[in-house]
Amino acid sequence: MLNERSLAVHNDCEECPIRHRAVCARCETDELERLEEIKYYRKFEAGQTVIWSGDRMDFVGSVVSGIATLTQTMEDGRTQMVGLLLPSDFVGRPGRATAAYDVVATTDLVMCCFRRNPFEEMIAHTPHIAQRLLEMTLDELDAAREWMLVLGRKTAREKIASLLSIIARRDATLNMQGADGPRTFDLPLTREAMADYLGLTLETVSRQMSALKKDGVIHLEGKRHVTVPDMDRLMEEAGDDSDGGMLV
Amino acid sequence: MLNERSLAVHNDCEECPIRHRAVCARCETDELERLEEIKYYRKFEAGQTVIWSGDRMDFVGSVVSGIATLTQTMEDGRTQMVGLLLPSDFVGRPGRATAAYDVVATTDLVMCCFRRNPFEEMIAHTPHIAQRLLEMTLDELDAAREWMLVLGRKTAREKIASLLSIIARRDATLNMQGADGPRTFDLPLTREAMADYLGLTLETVSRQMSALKKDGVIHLEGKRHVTVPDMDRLMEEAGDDSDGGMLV
DNA sequence: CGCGTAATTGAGGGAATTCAAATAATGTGG
DNA sequence: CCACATTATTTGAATTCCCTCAATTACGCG
Repeated sequence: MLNERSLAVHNDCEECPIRHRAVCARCETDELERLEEIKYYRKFEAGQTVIWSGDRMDFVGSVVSGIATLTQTMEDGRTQMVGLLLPSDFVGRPGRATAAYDVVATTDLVMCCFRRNPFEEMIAHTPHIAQRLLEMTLDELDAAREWMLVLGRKTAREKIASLLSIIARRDATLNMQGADGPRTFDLPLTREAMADYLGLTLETVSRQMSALKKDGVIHLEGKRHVTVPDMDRLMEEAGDDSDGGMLV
Repeated sequence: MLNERSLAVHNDCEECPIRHRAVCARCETDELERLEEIKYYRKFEAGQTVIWSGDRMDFVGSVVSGIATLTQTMEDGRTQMVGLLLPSDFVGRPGRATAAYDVVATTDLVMCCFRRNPFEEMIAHTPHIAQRLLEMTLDELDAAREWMLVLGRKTAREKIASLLSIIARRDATLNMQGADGPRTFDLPLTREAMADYLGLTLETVSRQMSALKKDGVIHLEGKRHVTVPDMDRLMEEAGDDSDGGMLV
């Protein structure tokens, strides 16, 4: 296993792949310089736990690359994913010393972390950071509320279609695919993680994936590689407006 | 029906009942004075719609008194409540001109509204407001995530118990009842609204209310007046830790 | 190639829904 | 103040969708 110090793939914020989407997006050069003083990189392997709910948390940070999940667990083991953390997403809450959720790396993960106390100092004195963090938090709140509709009111088939369409759309944004035509992507989640996201069992997820495949809504190569021949069709299956029902 | 102008029950922020909990909580006197220039009160009767999803929204604001709901609706009519707005809660999103959800007054409602553009100006130049709004948004995000666990993983009985315990706890905060001993409160929601909150049908809500009553977890006088003889018992029924599992 | 993990598929059961009807609460006009 | 209409709630019966338990198949890796 590699030493953590050697894992800082880049140190210069200006060249950071999430420079313009993360919490630092609005920062000027001098503000970035101050951030660089309190930042450090951490790398996790797929499956590793970043932090356990209830543990002391002395940092906040951004996902630089890879995917992590935010989950809540009941005493009897029932698990609900409450967030999917993608590159540029923010982890942790200023003003809170304890993690409220389990954070687990789903793929290999690189995080840009800031020591919590100095970061809170910076928030108080750097409006650019506070404003960006507010904007990101409002976006997350919208996403959470969108997900409440999925969890509370959609059928298993619609839930799967909803998840697939979210992943497909995000992937299109990242890889700048055209708006129409078939889309192809790799599922970053196991069937079990999908189930935890959707409030289903992994068996139901598997069955509905098979059903969507049988009905030609998706094609599967292997278990994880998905092709969506017709995004509108998938959106219909998700129970969404064909116009996307986008908030922004 | 009364004229809206006559409904401003109070104009002075210093005497406002939500002065220390709303978005203006951290404001100094001079900041309040500027807020007073762009604020106006609006009153709604129980059942009235404050704004429809998709409509243009030229204001943001705080609930001063009464209760409102935030709901999302699918084309076929399935409805999911995504927020319950209590006194001091914030409505609207800075930077967004269109309402993302339906907002409906559940009881008679008084709102303190700010014209959106001047308010956005103020956010940019008044850190006290931006910081408070960030804090409130983070709290709402936590509440939404807590609710995702309820929606995704809890049984109907647990869902009802969860809702009752939330309302009971909030009521205790407002009315400063002791932490232990029986608690009494009025349900501010119809069975249908409860169902929309919990992702259930109103029949299931009714059945589970009856079951909790039969089992002595709650007592009912009329349909809306609830007594909880033992809060710990209710929390157990909700599937929560008896220590409350509180985040803050 | 064999082992462990991930995923699929099947059968049966159960929790919540749907459809339907009865009852209680609330409001309205005479 | 009461008969009536309307809405809210409860309760029942049948159905359905998803879960649980169980067995099998595919995949990835030493």
